[in-house]
Amino acid sequence: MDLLENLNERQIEAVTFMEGPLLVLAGAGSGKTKVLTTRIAYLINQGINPENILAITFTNKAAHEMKSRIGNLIGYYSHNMQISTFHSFGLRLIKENYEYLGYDKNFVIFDSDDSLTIVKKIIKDMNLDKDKFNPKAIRNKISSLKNDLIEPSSYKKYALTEFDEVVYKVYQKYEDSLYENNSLDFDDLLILPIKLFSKRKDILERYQEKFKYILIDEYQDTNEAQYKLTKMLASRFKNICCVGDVDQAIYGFRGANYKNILNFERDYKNTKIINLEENYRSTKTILDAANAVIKNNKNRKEKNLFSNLGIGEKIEYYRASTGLSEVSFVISKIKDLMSDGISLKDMVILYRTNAQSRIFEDGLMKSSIPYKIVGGINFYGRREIKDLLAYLRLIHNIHDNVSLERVINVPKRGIGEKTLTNLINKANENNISMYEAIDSGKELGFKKIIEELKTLKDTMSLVEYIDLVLDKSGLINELKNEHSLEADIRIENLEEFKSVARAFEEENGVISLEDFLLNVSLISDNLDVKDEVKDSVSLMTIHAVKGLEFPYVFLVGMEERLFPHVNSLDSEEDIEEERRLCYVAITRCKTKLFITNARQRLMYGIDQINPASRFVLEIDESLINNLSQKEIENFSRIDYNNDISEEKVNIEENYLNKDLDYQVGDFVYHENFGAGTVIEVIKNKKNPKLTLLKIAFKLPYGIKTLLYNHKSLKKI
DNA sequence: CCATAATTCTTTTTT
DNA sequence: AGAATTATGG
Repeated sequence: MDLLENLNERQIEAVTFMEGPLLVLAGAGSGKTKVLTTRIAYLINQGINPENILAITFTNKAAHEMKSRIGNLIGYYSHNMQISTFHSFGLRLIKENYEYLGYDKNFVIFDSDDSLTIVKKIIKDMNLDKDKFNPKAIRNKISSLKNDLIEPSSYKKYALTEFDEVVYKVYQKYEDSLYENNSLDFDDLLILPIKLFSKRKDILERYQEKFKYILIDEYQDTNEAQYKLTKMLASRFKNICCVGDVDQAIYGFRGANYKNILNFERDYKNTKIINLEENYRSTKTILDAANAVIKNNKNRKEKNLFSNLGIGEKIEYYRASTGLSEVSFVISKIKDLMSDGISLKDMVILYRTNAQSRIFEDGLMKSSIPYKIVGGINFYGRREIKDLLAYLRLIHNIHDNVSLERVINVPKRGIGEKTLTNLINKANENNISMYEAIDSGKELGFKKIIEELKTLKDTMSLVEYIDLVLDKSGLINELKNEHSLEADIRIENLEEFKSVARAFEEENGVISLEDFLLNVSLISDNLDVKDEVKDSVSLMTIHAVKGLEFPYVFLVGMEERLFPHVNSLDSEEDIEEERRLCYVAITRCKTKLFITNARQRLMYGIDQINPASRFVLEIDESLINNLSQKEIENFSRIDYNNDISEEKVNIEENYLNKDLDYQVGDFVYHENFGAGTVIEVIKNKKNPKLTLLKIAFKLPYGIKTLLYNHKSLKKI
């Protein structure tokens, strides 16, 4: 079979360029994955040993996809090839060299929750005010310092403010604590290989020799650590192929720097650059919409992405009155599509924040439409799963104080704060772990359970062992005795966890607890085998949908403050990242795009009124079929930067006012001030005719308070 | 020590 | 609104 059969000229060029640095600037839907996979297949066909190939992606899903597509291309899959995410690649390097890094071989990986637990503890131990020194903020700061490869000792010099000083101290203690627990956090998976390579040139050279051909996907989303790591590995042979699209850079918040892609030419001399500009995914209408949005970014290179797939259908836009009616609209459209014979797996609901998924879940459940949530509330973040994992981790690594503290009293064994403090003190005094410090009292019973489980560890299969742990620990009995719906769900989740373990075993043959624990922490996208088969609508955040495509896309919650999100509103740079996110969302769509939002929505338990997202207004009207009232153009005259923070509305007030002409959220037109939105109705109890309206107009007018029946004011 | 009540966050986005 | 953390009383 000819590998190059279905490729265009540019793609062929990218696939067959063998030696030297290669940068592929691949617009959305331009066959990026196809190029990467075909290139790997081509390299192998050219006689390159699969062992010498390293391909790095950002998600496990992308890595899986790549593996199976290469398998299809060359008829087999070679396990000698290294195709993985940055983090699992880092983990592999650490596993192969842990002794040089000073870790015990039973090290474990802490997820972000565990990191937060440690930070909280440190802050408490230091007697700091946690309102002033927010643990989450400090953890995030530590993480970004780590990703920028700044160690505590070097940060000390820059820590000028009181806050930074605290960050420095907590950072130092945090690193010590990880080390004491014989554990690594996510960031360590990238940093430790870099440290290893800087210290041991001989080891670096060995890996450079091994990975002669390197391919990096989504290069625009690499952070400093990832950038440095690839640069180290590639610096010898310079056979590095990076694929990316600056317009799709959406991970700035975790330290990604899309300039890495722009600096590629500077880093590698004689870089070959190939532009892929033909989009094979979306209709012209969809692509035009995406281009119309992204062209508003100032910080960007003009690009000429085109599609030959025809105009296609118009985008349907609906501005619902409430969040619930937005859901109803989407569900009715899904039903329409179903009756047209479209299958559910071809539809996706995309939102900006995870919190938005719930009302859609409720609605879909009530309508008996099968759905699956991709990513979302982390499966491994659930209490019962974390408890089980903590047992397993403690059994595996008795130095893991974090896990011990989590489960020593789960289920209740009458071990409280006092016992724990004693244990901590004893452990500190004797320089041993808390587990080792146990020598009396009720906690001895706990130690016995763990000891017994330890001896049985290698005598049975993983799934059997998990059952044993659930039984001996008392976790499962506690839930069974509860006889509540909630407990039943938890038991179900534990069963689900067992099937994940089973899938692991089936994929890798007999797997040790060690390997299972290390890998399980890196898999946040659920590898649901069952859901693949069932025909269901997908629900996910826009970040999670990156790299995927769907014929029918519902882009929901398109409101100012939700998308673009409030937290990005006061920085132009952040707005541009939001806009790129919107670009990613639109370009996922192949056939038909639905855009919706709600005039009034429950957020944090209170009703809020949000204008339509600026991104909707940036799309040319001719591409849109507006199913709500014709209100877009009116809205477009409102300046978003108006301070309309008083927009919170009491719903009861709305009911009181329903006999009036005006309600909060109504659109008005004023002879002098132009279009505006009512943000408050101030009713005069004695004289209804003196009702005042607080209205947000476009700048420079801003917020004005006017008489509702003023002759220059019209409701539209 | 624990169950319950009261209170205080939470919502960006992910490996 | 709902989850998570903290205070209270037994």
